[in-house]
Amino acid sequence: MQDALRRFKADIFQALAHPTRIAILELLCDGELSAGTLIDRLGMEQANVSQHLAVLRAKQIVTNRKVGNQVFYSVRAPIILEILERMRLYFLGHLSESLKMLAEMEKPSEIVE
Amino acid sequence: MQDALRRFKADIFQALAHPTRIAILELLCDGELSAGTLIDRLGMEQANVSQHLAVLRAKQIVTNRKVGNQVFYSVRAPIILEILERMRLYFLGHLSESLKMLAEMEKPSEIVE
DNA sequence: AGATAATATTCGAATATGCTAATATAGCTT
DNA sequence: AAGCTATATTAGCATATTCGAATATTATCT
Repeated sequence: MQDALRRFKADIFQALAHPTRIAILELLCDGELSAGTLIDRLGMEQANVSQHLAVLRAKQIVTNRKVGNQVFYSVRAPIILEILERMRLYFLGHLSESLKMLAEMEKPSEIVE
Repeated sequence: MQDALRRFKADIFQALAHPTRIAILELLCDGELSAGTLIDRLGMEQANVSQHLAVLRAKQIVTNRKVGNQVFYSVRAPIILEILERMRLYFLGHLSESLKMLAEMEKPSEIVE
């Protein structure tokens, strides 16, 4: 049981463990948006965004509301946004080390503006 | 840059996205423990635990201190524990849905054709 | 030095994840 | 009904993760 709980937590973390999905949640933090709007703002493939939305849906992190042709998404539990906020604080708190990590991550393709 | 930040966050979430690594962090929440103690408490393969510790180390989520033969691990930033605590609250807040999810996860192997 | 204990790393196979391209579905509109 | 728009799903491939077994490393002890 203890372990099932940890699997549950791990599953939610897994759902958060992708830059695109984090971007989606950040875009949704001020309220619901349609899938189309998300696709526009993200500037990514329709199918790709839809798949990421499917992941967030499967873990019940977002809910969706169908209005005619469109589907509007929103964050189901504000506590998820709090977790993201904590992560932002974590980044700030460990800024220098984090920047080093980022620098490492950037290395391959040196295109930064 | 915005995206690099999201990759950083995603990376940390990824590091948290495994039941064993969550168990390790929970064990460490009251202070440092040696690798050996962790292995005992977890009751898992030595190599496996060591690999998970390596993941947490790589993301700088834990630090280690060598004392003679042994290596003592501790959580580097308490905010990580806060994030875990938030996740616990998330679970409690969505108990009924979460239990359904757990039930699904428990179902050993559904017949697939 | 050789033996033992604690921990880390490497290798290879199984499984999971992420992406693009293609296709399917559902609701409008004419 | 045919066609368009918005969104979802599937298929196939490439990459990443996870695990156990085997091996390496480092410190201690005899």
